[in-house]
Amino acid sequence: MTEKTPAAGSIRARVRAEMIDEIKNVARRHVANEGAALSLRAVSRDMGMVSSALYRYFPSRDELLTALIIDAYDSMGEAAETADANVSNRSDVLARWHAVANALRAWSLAQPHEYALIYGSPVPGYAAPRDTVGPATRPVVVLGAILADAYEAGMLTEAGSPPVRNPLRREIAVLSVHIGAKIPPSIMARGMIAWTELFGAISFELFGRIDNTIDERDDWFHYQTRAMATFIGLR
Amino acid sequence: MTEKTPAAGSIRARVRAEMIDEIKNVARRHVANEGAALSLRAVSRDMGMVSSALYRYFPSRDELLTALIIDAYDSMGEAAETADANVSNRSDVLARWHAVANALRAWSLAQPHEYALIYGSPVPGYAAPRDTVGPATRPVVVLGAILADAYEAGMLTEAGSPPVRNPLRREIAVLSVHIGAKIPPSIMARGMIAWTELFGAISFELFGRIDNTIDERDDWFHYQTRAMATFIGLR
DNA sequence: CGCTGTCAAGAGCAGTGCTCTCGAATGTGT
DNA sequence: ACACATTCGAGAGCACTGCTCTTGACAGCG
Repeated sequence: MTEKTPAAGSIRARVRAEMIDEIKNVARRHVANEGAALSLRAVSRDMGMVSSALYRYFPSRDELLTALIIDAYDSMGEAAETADANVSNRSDVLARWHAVANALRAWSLAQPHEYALIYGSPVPGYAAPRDTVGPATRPVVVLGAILADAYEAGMLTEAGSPPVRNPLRREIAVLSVHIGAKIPPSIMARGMIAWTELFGAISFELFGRIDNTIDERDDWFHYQTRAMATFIGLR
Repeated sequence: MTEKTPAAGSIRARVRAEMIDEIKNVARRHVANEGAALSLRAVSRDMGMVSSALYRYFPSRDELLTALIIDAYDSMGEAAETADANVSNRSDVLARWHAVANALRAWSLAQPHEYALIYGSPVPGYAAPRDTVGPATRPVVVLGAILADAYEAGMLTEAGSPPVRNPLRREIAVLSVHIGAKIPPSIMARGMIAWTELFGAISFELFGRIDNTIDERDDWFHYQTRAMATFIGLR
């Protein structure tokens, strides 16, 4: 059995891991500049290698792209988590919501192409594999925790929200459990709508949908997140 | 001056227009199947032509893509307009809102790749030219009209909405004028948020963001649009 | 020390967008 | 009706892409 990954602790494994990191870094730089049209040959040129050598580390261009996507998910998730954790008054769920929302937007504005990679239209001929579902949920988990804390503090009531009927209700309940938020479906649904609006707003801003229309982007974003906070019932 | 467009009414102009239509149709079919990775050569093969001949009609692949994008905008805008027009009771703004929202989603589900073309991440190395701004606003105009009718009927009040402060307020006011909706900025802002959530929801569904999570997609979409209708104040 | 696994390099294939040139067909003006 | 100008399709060719396969060299391990 040739062409296998070397043993875990071996020296070869270490230099191989470093090589993979290096490739990802160069590729990330290319994505940051050119977008999803990532060229393996260009990456290999930047590394002083020949293109075929890259295939020792990534079986295909899509695999390399997938690695970048996973990293992007993780990076964004971490940004959301630290933003939430940095709010010292944990019971101030409104501040936490705004902190996370602003962090998600800031992350996206800082690396627009990586955002497009994970929240834009799927790359043609490329289907996001299963490996990406884990990291992808991290921002959602953060928002779910805020929602759960608010609910536990008695801040959110089901009153006013239309009831969620089965079988949709059951699916939303499963989702709540999955992200570890103990909240009733109608409240979870409100959170999901806010989540949808949030990423809709970021996408609109990043993909040029409000160009030549809204210049006061910080204000507009803050207005939206404030409105959605009210929609959820945070205060 | 060679290589010019022939005179308006001439026979050549007609066959040329037909040719352009034919090319666009074939290209549209390819986009529907393969997505934004449109290949000029594949299109030309399908037409029994040689690839260089296509350049007689479109100066570049991007120009062909732009033509498709404009058509997609128009098609979607028309879908929204007819859906709105088909609601006979014009004062039933809630029904009109749902009709338009459902029409926009249905259009998007029917031609997902074309949706991705216009509402997904911008194609790498391709910037949407100015020609696309006109058709792009048609769905927004429809929603604006519904909003304006609701406001005129006294259904919407500014109460409850946080005030929009300048200079953002001014930008939103300009936008209202631009789409022909005579409504105060805070109400316009609510409509824009609903618009953002609406396209966020469609993007999430189309781009696989709710795969393996929500199967009851019709119900979920309807729940969202109902919630956003309440958010706006439609009833 | 020698074997074996790992690696980079190179050539090559099929595909891409795009340019340029060259005849042929075709409409227009005299 | 004829000749000119214009428009067109075809073909070759350039630079680029992802990817495969072979070859030869290096280096870690037993």
